[in-house]
Amino acid sequence: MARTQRADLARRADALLDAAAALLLAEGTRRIRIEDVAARAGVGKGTVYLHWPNRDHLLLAVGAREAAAMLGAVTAAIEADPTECAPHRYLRRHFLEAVDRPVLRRVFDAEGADLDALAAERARTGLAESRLAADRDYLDALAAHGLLRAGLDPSDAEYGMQAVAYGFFAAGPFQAPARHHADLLADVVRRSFEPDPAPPAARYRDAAPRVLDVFTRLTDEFKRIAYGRALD
Amino acid sequence: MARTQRADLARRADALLDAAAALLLAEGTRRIRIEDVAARAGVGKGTVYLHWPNRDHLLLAVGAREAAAMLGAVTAAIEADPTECAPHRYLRRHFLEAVDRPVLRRVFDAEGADLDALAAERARTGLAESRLAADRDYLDALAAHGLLRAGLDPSDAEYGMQAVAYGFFAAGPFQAPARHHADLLADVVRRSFEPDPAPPAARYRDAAPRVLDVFTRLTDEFKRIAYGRALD
DNA sequence: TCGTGACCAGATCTGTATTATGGTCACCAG
DNA sequence: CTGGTGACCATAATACAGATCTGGTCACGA
Repeated sequence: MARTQRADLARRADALLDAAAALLLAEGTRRIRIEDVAARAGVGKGTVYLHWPNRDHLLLAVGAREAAAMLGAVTAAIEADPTECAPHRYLRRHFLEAVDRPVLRRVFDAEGADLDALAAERARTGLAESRLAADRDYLDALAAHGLLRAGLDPSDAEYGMQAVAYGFFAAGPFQAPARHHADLLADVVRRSFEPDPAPPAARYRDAAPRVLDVFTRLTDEFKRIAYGRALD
Repeated sequence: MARTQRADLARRADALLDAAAALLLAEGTRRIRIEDVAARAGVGKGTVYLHWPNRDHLLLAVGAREAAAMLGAVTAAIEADPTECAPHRYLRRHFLEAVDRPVLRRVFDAEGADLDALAAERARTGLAESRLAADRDYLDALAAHGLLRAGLDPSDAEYGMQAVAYGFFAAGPFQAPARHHADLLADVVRRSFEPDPAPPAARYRDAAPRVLDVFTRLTDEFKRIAYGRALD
């Protein structure tokens, strides 16, 4: 084979991740065999290990790619409309994006149940830390531009938004359509953590670049985990 | 033995529940043996079955008694000060009461992990339904007295408060003292679900009797499960 | 140079022997 | 006669050995 291009590697990584995701949804997390993933992607088993160091990383990569796509959607929305970086808009979109990504649910569910090992994995915890750091940066950026409720301690905002978002996410779509719950979540977040007379759009425009920077970096980190050696 | 009094039965039930709770905290849920519980309470094994029909009910009873105590504390607080029935005050206290009741945590944790059977148990689901119904009644009572934010759909209030409370509960005390998180929870609830100029105290006084009725009934139901045949 | 699949060690599964425990009830103390 | 008990039994949990499967490696070939 001629000198392999980076694009080829990325394409093959995608094929493998597609295969893994399909199997993930069809069978449980547990039942996925590396050999099947490789076969479904039309390559040999050894090839999988050219991309990711082991099975857990592959599974993590499936989730990471999905998460990156989700973050990408959020980022794009902010680029298109800076007011989208307000917590209530951001979390609303985040919620909706998460809801119709069944693969994500599976991977995260699996973490607790099947793969205690994965939870402890360095790559996994690193990612979690990055996500936390990004959240903090995001809130700092907002605070710097007066986009958080006056008198609200930033670490309280962080904890509170985390807890609220988690609660809505865990409660899940229950009878009512997801959009409705997303709106409810947005309402709670706006009332609890944002300034009462909504800030002028200009302030969101000012804050957007830094926010975009934060999310772009985070997205890149997820992509790095997702595509493994294909991005080295 | 002379004709057994109801108070004696209740005392013995308490002794057994104490023993079970102690073992629950010492060992896991799994390791609890009926025989040990009986021995620790100084009675024979068969006696346990005079109180509860089986092992799962006994474990459920441990949690139910704790929950009843927690609800009792909440109820007492409302009796002492009717404004305590405002959602943010109620949930704040509920949160604090729940936090320093390690037994409750254990029992509820165990439900998912160890005892799938228990989750399906009739007594268990019945209790869950009662709790839900009580929540609904509680919110209805508040709505009837204009103690919910105008324009807020009651079922949205229910879902939202549930999600928010769950989020804070699941997030758990993290570094900061529990009281601080409880205050944060209260703040979120108040801003999201209650009228903006706080209603006059008189309205809480009006609503309190019905609220107390709801919680008292629920407490009784928990007690019935907790003490089993001792209350027949 | 890159990809492969036969190969191996260790994880996982299966079937079985053994032990432990929930739940019952004949019996007994008061 | 009533209420409590603990020996007893069926069945569930556990332990273990052997068989099977699968993650991960690497010598080899395209």
